[in-house]
Amino acid sequence: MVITISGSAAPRPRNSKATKELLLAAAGEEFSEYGLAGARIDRIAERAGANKRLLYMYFGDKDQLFDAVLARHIEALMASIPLKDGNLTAFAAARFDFMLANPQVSRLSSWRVLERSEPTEAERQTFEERVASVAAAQEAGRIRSDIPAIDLFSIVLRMTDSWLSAPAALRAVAGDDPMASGRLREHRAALLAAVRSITEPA
Amino acid sequence: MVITISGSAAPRPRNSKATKELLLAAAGEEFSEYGLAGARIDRIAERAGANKRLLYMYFGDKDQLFDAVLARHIEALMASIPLKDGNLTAFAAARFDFMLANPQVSRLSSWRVLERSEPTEAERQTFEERVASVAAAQEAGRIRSDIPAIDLFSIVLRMTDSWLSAPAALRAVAGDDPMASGRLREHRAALLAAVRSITEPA
DNA sequence: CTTATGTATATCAATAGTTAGTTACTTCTG
DNA sequence: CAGAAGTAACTAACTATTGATATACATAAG
Repeated sequence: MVITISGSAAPRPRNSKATKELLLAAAGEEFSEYGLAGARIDRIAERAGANKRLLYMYFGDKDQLFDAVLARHIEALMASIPLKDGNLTAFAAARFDFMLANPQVSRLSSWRVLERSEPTEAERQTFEERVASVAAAQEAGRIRSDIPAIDLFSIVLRMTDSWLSAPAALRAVAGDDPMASGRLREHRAALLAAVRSITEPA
Repeated sequence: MVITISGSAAPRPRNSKATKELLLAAAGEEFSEYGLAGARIDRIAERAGANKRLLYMYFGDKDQLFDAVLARHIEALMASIPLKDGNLTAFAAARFDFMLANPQVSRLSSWRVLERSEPTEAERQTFEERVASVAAAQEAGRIRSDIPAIDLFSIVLRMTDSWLSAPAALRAVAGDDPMASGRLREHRAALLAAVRSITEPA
């Protein structure tokens, strides 16, 4: 028979790796919902079903935890959306699909821009490569060259989450469910058509 | 001779309208920088050079103050950027210029999407009118009609702040000063060219 | 027994919101 | 027009809570 001291639940099995993972995942949810300033350490621990203390053991403090979450998700984002031969249409499609499948990441990126603007060198380099890839495609005549590569890229980047992070008031105009699969299919097609129009050579 | 009680400054002249205005402006700065969760009531009062208590007198609480700030700025944004005859290029130009001249508004809108998604009816209606304006232009053959009006609008909307709210890492790729007037002129031209490409009839 | 992993609980500063006034302006009354 | 009475604008100091972080202890595993 198991005797439990009043009020205390069964302690979590000892597995630092798994616990760390749970905390990171819980932090991802919390930060994605509330941002850095709005997130609550207690809620993160609760979500993870772990003790607050462990969070400090593994990640240092709130800011570092936020950075850890960002690092993980931004890396995943960058890695899973390649830009090949300056093909911005394929890039936009991949990015749209990724954002749709990982709504947390979209919000995390937004929080990041607002609350933590300092970029990492790795990030800067990834962007640099992508812009270079666009520029190369321009020189090869695969895409139009009368718009600077960096502008082309930044515009397309932003276009890809035009629907997913549109103001609620605009989404409401679309009708009952702005995230219904029909609506999404339609927007995706529109997005890709738009990117094609922007990129195709004159 | 003026005798001042130790430590206490001269009291603010009695002018509720002016004080309210100062508080609202201070709140605009604070919320734009830190968002709803990150903003500090004490800092707002300090920025305004007014007493905290007045803030509660005039605006209720933090949330209501945030709403007041949003209402003012979002209204100004909507009012100063008309969409005439579905001319999305002119719309994009006006919006870009406005955002550039009012950097607070851009950030406030972003915070709003993240921290306070419930739209007002007025906002929804403004968007509805604009989408209708685009749809009308499509029927009249002034802009392409193979992309739904709402998608066209949401995409263009997003494009207009592609540079102004791009991730810092991407801006860094542009070189020393991403907000230098030359860079901005160049991006503005790129933006308008892109909008033209998206909207012109096939 | 020692260390890593875990829990419960304390600490202490920061913060939103209040209480209890004070002082300037307005208006009413004689 | 004096001056009392009322009211609106304002201030300082307080409080209760929350929230990030620290301390103290417990126990499983090696």
